[in-house]
Amino acid sequence: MNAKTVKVRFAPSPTGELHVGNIRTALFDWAYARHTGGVFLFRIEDTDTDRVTDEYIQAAIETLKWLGLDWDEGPEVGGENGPYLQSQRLDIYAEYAQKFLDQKDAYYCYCSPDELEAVREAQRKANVAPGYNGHCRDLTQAQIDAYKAQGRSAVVRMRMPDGSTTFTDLIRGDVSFDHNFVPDFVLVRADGSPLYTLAVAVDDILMKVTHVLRGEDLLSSTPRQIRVYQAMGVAPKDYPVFAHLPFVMGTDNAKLSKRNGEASIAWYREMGFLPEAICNYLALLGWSPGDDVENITMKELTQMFTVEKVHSSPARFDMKKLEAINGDKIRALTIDEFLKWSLPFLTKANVIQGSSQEIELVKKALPLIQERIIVLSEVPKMLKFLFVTEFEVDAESVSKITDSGSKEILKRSVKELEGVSQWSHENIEAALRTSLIEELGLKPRIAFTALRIATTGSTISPPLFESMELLGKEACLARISTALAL
RNA sequence: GGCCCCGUCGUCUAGCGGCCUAGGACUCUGCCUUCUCAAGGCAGCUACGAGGGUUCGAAUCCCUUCGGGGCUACCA
Repeated sequence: MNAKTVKVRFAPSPTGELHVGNIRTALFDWAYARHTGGVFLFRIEDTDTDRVTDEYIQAAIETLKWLGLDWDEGPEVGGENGPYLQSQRLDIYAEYAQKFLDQKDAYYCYCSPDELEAVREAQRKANVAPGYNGHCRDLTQAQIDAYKAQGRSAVVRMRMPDGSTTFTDLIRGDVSFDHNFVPDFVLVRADGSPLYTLAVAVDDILMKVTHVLRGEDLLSSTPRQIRVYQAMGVAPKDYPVFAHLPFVMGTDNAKLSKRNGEASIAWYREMGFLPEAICNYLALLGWSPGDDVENITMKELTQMFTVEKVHSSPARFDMKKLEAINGDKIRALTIDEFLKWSLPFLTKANVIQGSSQEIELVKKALPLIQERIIVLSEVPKMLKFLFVTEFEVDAESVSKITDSGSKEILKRSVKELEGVSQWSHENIEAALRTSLIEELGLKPRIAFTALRIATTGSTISPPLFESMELLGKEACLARISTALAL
């Protein structure tokens, strides 16, 4: 290895929202750059103008920011190798295409899509490797004139020489492709726009990328990319190093989709997964720090991440494990952090409007629920009882407190609670235990369930006495009275 | 079909020839704790795809086979 600094790029083609697989790739790219003290470059591959939209590009930028995967070169931050949107680099690609044409490394191909399809069809039937048959490789000027006279348009095709391409993949070792199975490929469309194969290769070289860590679906396109480097006149020692990451698959079998584990990262954000939890979980898909370590911070990830420890086999996405990690991360939050994350969910659910008194109360209540939730979207549901002005008992719980036994418990509670002067959860609990458990001889479970329903409206709530304390004496007594009237 | 990649519990993984009667985590089951729900603790279930080699010894090396996936576009 030489001493040049590592530069890793994440170069998505935003034809949709970034999904879990993309993010995992971005995470590894970022972690590797940070681990080596190198540069993390973010580039948008928007050469497929039919499918890429501005909204998706913007969403990709936002997603990376939200996850905390900061980049050193790319959209918004700029850099000396920009622009970083391929759609703004069209003249560069055109220049190289012309150079390849001049060097006879590339040639114009006048075959129509229908003709190409017919060739492929024939190849399939004949059971030979499908691919371009080299029809226009060595056209005479007369043939070219004839095609032009027919009004045919042409694409630019790269000439693939005989032989083979072998490269060393950091994850898979030496990989070799015989050129018999790598047909001449298109660099420029008939409309003059560049294709991925041209643009990536040119940009990786021009932007001085040293390491290409990307999905394994691109593994078989690597020989084509290397062919472009050659045509560019780049010395082999200056080629980027490749590492093809294994897939992240859905729960069932194949590709990740809406059906098996939500694919879009926006969904996780809405559900209340923490960026750090997502990154931690994703880091464990196809990589492991070893030593039975699993729960790590972003910082630890950058310290421990190496490509050598990345797997070559694909991993299945498991929502349950993500949830478990998210729960751990939530529990590890300080109350102020937890508050910061929770507030948007509470206001969005209209549980609070955002006044300082409300926030004060939320802050006191948060410790009660911190170990009871796995995603932030549960926060409103769990704290709602503290803020409702029109108190109501859950429909399915009403029948549990209308029997005479429950009425008895509630009546006695009212009497005892009225006598509690210092409204603290310790005093509330002491008063209630003495009267209901010791004197009436009730089982705690029975007695407190009735009270829980009467004060919080549900059979499930944060710890009872703490909840009552936060609710306040007046509200508690009022609610119990309401419940008694049911 | 062809080319390429991949194969340890249900899932993510540890393992790089002896420490493996295969370890951890998630899930699941049971128990403990307990004012509900959680959290926590303890215990249990379950894996080296198969077949051949190499070796004193293989999850680890080699071969074959089976299985999964990717590519085979004027997508990326």
